[in-house]
Amino acid sequence: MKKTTIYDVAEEAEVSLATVSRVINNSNVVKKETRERVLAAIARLDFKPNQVARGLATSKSTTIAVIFPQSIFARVKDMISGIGDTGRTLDYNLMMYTTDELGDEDPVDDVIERVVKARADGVILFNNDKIIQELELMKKYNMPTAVIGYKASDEHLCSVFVDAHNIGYTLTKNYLDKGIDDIVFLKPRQNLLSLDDAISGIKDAFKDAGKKFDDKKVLSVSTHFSQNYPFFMDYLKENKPRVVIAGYDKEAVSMMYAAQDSHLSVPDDIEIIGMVDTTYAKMARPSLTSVYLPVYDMGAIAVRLITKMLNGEGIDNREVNMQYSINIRNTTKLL
Amino acid sequence: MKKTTIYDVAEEAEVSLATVSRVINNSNVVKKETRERVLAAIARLDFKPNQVARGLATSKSTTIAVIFPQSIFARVKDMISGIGDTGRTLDYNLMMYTTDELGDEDPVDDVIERVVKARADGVILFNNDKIIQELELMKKYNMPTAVIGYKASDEHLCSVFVDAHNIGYTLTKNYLDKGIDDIVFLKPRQNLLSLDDAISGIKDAFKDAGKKFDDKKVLSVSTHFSQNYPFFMDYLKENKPRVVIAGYDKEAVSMMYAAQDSHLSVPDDIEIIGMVDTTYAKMARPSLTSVYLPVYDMGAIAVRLITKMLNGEGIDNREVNMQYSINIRNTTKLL
DNA sequence: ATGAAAGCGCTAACAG
DNA sequence: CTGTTAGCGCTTTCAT
Repeated sequence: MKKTTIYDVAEEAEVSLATVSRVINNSNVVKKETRERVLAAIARLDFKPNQVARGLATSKSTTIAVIFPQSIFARVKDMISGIGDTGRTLDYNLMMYTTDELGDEDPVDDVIERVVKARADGVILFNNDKIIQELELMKKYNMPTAVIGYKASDEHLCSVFVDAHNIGYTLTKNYLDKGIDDIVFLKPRQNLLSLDDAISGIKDAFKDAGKKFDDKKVLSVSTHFSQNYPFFMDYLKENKPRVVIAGYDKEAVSMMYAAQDSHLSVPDDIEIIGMVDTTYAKMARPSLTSVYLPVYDMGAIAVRLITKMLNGEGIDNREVNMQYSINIRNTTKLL
Repeated sequence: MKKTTIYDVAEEAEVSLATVSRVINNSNVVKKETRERVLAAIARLDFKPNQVARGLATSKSTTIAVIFPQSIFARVKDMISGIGDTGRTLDYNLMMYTTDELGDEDPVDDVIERVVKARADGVILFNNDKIIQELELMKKYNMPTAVIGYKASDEHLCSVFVDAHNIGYTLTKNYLDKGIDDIVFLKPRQNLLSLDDAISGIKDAFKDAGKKFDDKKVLSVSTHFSQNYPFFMDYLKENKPRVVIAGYDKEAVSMMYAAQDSHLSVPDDIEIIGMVDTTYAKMARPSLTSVYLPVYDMGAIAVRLITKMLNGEGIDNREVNMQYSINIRNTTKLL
């Protein structure tokens, strides 16, 4: 029950294997009649060219490795769609590697070793707390790389991201202009945007207003609802921030429920803003104001950038800054 | 800047390439001293065996293809973790293929063609409305397959699923026993369990109680909150079901909000039960009673099943029935 | 215990 | 326009 090979097709079509190869690679030097004979043979034998062999011969695997922290995964559904659709369109295979919460050996080194062995043509990485280390490794193996959510570039590196500094600055300035400076930031561990940039944006807004943003107003939080809710309940006993900006919708919603259960009115006593604009934001009650990120497009563009690097196409912009927007719903009133 | 190959290592270690091959494949015939010399050379040259070449030589790609409908994706975060972790542990690469919402040619044929060309050793499929067709194709190419969420098996096919009939039956009987028979079922298009089985379970419970479950009580629904909510608001104008069982948490939550906004008390006027037990269930207010599925384990087991088939290991159970449980929260009171 | 050599299925010069 | 031939990097007999 052997797979049919290019030789079988050659024999069946009474041509040499080189001709079959030309046909399946759409070479335009093959005589129409010959091509048709070959095509017929291919159909008859249900021949599927072996990509592994092709990969060996061409030193290309037409494969892109996508490496993501599992914790980031839930929020990137649409991004995976963007990556998947674009990969399919451009005829690339996608290998999937998850990192996070492993425990054993160093996941990053281990995963990248696998990627190198698999001879992926390129790799897509997501912003995470080890991104710098990861980028260095990719550089060492000079593997064409696209990062999502972290601004960086060099000869083999492109990125697609959203200007988190600008988000932080804009939101903060809005409230400062209205005389509100009691702002708290919730910082989950991983995200699709650089939360440190968002924080520096907040700080800069304060600075421009002649004030100072206290680092204590940055709360590092888990992404587990069951852990956050009690933590926030506790927090709200001592603190009554007027505005909460969360790095991710889920924490925003937890905070909102905690606020309500602490007899704070949303948005009258406390305004809450999430980020990424997932279904959590839409389904919350009241619905959550959130910063929308074009995740599908970010995924699609990441793939496109990789393939451009692989094909040696010119890339005018190696650091693609995507537009975000703010979807105002019912947890804010002064935005 | 060529990648170092097995030849380079052989030269560096002053042995033949066959010996190097033996070392990297842990053959135990190599003399200890030689092995060490080779290992040193490998380290010195930072040699990473080319899996593509190895794949050609062995006719194995050590790759498993995972094919999922994008719409199912959001709810399987933990399942992907299970698949990813287990794949890594067993040293398999995972290729990712998304289907759904494409529009162009037939996605299933197209994707499976890619999988065959990529010479994946096996494939993981998810229950979806084209699963039968997909399984037939995999069988045609006699590609070892594991399905998640759909019960089936044959020589090259294993499955891991949850007994949806039992879920439907159990939930329904509970209410019928308490004299409640005004039950509605919300049926989203795709799911990790066979919703038709769940429905037949409901019907059987009615039958056993000497009653009949009206097909009109099955509502086919979208998974988009923005579409469901108004639909449910409308529905509740004419209908006041006492119990709503939803095939997925998101729709359950939509229905719950619609009920509240229709001045129905949850759970006093209407009880609502979701399935899969995602974060949506935990974050809803009131929190949603939901049927928990062991998704991480289902993913892990699917990978394990595939590798067992690939290694010719005996498989005692080719249709793995996973335990579900019902997490009772605040949208039910008679459960 | 190690080496030589054939072959996995395909691509890519090079001839003709 | 088509065929011949030499690899791609590795595994795997078969000798030694």
